[in-house]
Amino acid sequence: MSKATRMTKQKRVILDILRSTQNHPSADWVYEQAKKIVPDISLGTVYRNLNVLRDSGEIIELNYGSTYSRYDGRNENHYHFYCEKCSKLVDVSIPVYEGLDKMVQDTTGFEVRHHRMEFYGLCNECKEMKAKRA
Amino acid sequence: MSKATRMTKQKRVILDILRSTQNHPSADWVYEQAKKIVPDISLGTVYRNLNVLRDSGEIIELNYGSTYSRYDGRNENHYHFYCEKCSKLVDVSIPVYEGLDKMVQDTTGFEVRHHRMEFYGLCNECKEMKAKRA
DNA sequence: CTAGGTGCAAACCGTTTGCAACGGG
DNA sequence: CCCGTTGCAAACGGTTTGCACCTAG
Repeated sequence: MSKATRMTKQKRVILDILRSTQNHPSADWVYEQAKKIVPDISLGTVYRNLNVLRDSGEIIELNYGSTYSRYDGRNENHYHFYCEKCSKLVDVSIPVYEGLDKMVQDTTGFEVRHHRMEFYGLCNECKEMKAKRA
Repeated sequence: MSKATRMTKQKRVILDILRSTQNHPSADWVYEQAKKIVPDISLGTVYRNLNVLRDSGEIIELNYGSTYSRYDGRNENHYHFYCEKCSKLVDVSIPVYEGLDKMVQDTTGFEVRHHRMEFYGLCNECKEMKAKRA
């Protein structure tokens, strides 16, 4: 049924890059890194593979708070913090409330599969800069 | 300090449209509605006003789960459900956990101002269609 | 072998913006 | 009046896609 999928060196490299960074990089950043290993890789290929990996659940696409998507190599659910000043995006290590899905499912009748939560504000660096300026 | 702002009839109409719908429309939908009242309004003006209203906190921009933004005329925090099949976006009426902001603030040290939560899955219509198909 | 993947570059499309005219306060 | 706002249309920028070639299995 589902289409066969090949492990090309491009896809391998892209996945490795995402798995080995704590950041939540843009497609373009991944492209720049990937070029160091596969010099003639194209940006289109990076996008295609990011979509394939996202569809197969191996990575998460984070597409809020900005005009472009960021990607996260972890695929277990977790929450994020987005700095409204410098656009930094970091993982938040509070437990994921799995029970929320069930609660919303019971409230709405919808089939709830997962949820996302993002916190917004100022990271430490931007908080300090603001304090200094005052 | 902050720039003076004028209440033009375009802005008035856009805000009225958003306040009087339960949907979470795209800029284009707002534009189509606004044209019925101000026939020569331009799409650029709709975008400009949506940004102004968002910046002043009168509406919320919802920019996840799709390639384009949706807008919400309510400005008190609340959660959303996004149907992964038909892209419908609806309000979820479970209480907002204000305490989470403080918890994350204490955990991370960041200045947490607000958070967002979205649930993903299938709405009733798409759930039934899936059941029928099986 | 062969069908899925790739590089390239053009197309796409939601959103932004430069500019001259307009109009709210 | 003055300057923020508008209509128009072109530009922008991140992402997608058509095509001919390539390569993993």
